[in-house]
Amino acid sequence: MINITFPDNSIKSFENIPTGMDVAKSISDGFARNCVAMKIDDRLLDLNGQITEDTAISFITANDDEGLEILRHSSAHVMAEAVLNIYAEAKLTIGPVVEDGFYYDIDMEPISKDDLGAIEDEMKKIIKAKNTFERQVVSKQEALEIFKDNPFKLEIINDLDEAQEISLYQNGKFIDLCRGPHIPHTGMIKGFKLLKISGAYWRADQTREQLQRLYGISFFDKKKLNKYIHMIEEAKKRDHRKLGTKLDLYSFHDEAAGMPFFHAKGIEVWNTLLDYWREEHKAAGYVETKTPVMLNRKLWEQSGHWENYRENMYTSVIDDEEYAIKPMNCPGGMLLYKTKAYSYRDLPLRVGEIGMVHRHELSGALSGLFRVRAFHQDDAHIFMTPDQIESEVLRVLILAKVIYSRFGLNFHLELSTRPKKSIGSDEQWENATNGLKSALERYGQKFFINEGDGAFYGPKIDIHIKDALGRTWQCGTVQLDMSLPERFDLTYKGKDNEKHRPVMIHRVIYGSLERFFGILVEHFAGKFPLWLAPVQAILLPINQDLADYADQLKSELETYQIRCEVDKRSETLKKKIRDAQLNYVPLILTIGDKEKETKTLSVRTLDGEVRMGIDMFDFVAPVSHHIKERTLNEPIF
RNA sequence: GCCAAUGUAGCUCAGGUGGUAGAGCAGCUCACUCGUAAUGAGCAGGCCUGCGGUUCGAGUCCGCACAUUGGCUCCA
Repeated sequence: MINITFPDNSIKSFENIPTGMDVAKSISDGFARNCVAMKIDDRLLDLNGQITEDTAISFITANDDEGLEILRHSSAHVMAEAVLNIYAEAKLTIGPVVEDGFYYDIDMEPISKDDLGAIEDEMKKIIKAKNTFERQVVSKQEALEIFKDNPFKLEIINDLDEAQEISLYQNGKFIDLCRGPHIPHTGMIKGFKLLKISGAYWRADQTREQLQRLYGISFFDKKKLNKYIHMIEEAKKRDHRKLGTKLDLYSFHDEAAGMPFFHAKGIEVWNTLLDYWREEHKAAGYVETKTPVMLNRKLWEQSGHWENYRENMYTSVIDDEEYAIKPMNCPGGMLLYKTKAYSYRDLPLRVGEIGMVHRHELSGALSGLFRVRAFHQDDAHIFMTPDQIESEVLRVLILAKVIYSRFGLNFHLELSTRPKKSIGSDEQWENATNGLKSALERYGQKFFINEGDGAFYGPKIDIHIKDALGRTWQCGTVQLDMSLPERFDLTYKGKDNEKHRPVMIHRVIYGSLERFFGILVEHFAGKFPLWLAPVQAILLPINQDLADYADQLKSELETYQIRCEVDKRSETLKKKIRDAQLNYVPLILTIGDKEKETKTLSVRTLDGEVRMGIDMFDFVAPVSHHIKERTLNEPIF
């Protein structure tokens, strides 16, 4: 008799030793069909595994993230089998699940994207066969014998911990070394696609064998796959590098790799972002400062950057003195702090800086506005007493929430704790980490903890925003720093008339303005909300005689701080409208004789709606309101 | 930085096997003066990324450099 306890604490007894599948079926056949694996003692196991003693059990279903991972891992096996069916000489290495799908690194002749179709067809056959995945435990000797023709697998087996059980998985005729677990049978892979091929090295070591890495993705149902494919295509269309060129926002030049050039229209958006930032920060009690871009080596030695960050820094020699262009704003901020003597009454002190920093990122890592070498951080350093950590961090989280919401961006939070290599005492770390944690708890949104992922100088909270396509981006971060106040000997006078060391946090919300800009372009697909649009209204005179009148209107609208343009080309109205629509100008004003005579406006919005006979006041009032209130998608008229 | 692919007009792209460049859009000119997503005709626009090499001859072949793009942590 075996007693099984379910997550709801109900207990079911089985006469004979059941498999996980038996237990799942005892709930219902429908449930069992949806089950992928089971969890016992926090270990994921195959459903066809037997349960030989009384235990608590939970099931992983197709609806769980873990279930999807298992499916994708199994998909990697199916892909590997398909490759072997076609390329008999190929040798498998490893095939893990990654954030967006799975891959398998295979030692084989290079293939091209055109070859993926044949592999997909082969995979379909395997999936249709609904082959079950069978686990088998073998001795090291047996394993070495089975994989004697595959040097990679032999290396893996020999590297395994002696105590570790060696398991094989077989589906159909295909056997692979694998820890598992796997889905019950290949038929559960309802939607899959092979995405790309790239080169990779065995053990990520350039001196080792060059392998072919085949990427794929799979889902429990076809609809999700289609949705995913649609998302990828949509992301391609929204690529901020293409839109930046099309909308005349920014450009990149060989003469300054990784250092974007912003055009007039791009700067309109840029400045609007900054105006908004300044407004919110001022309201939140920040002051703004500015420190130099290039500073003497001595400062970088004092801050520790010379020692820890030098390979990423641009340096120069001037009058026999060594200088570095700042990769971070903090050391300059430290000098600012030291220009005054502070009392505990001055704290917390919230000091902002839109600082331009340069970091020599690897050439291969550069990508549009997302990964650059020169960028602006919306930095701020907050100096406080140790007992202010919680409330200050909370204030930053609330500020972040306010700002991201303005763009329609949701986010999630991650707390990273003390890494192995770190400075500071246990007590300092505990106080700091608890401060961040209780701020997060008071903030009230659930958060993830990445143990040991903090910086060597302190714990941090990362803020990951989610864009319109559901992609996440780490933008904001709140980092507590125990190093710099020490290195720069920052102090404040306490109530006790003694010197104390302030606690400092670095924080950014946009992160990199360049990157945030790029994210917004893709988030809005180039269609900025009215308040952000580089050109908010375009005037289209129907014929040349009306051009002067259009200019006059433009001047008038500009007095209301509405960004306008006039399209004076001798083109048809249709053509001008088309171009304005393609440039995503939110307000398109056609100017004909009727409008001139009646002193009204005809407004076309991007949805194609046209409203005629609007008085200037009835246009300016709502438009100004939406610009001022920075509304997102609300209809203007 | 490493691997691979790519680099032709402002933009998007054509240019088998080597014989000194082509389209569409944008621009300019002219005509048209138009009522809600492309009016027509013409003109102009290129050290084919750069530097070397092979060749009688290189956008095309080779090497190097630069840049762009995609990969390069995820463990059996």
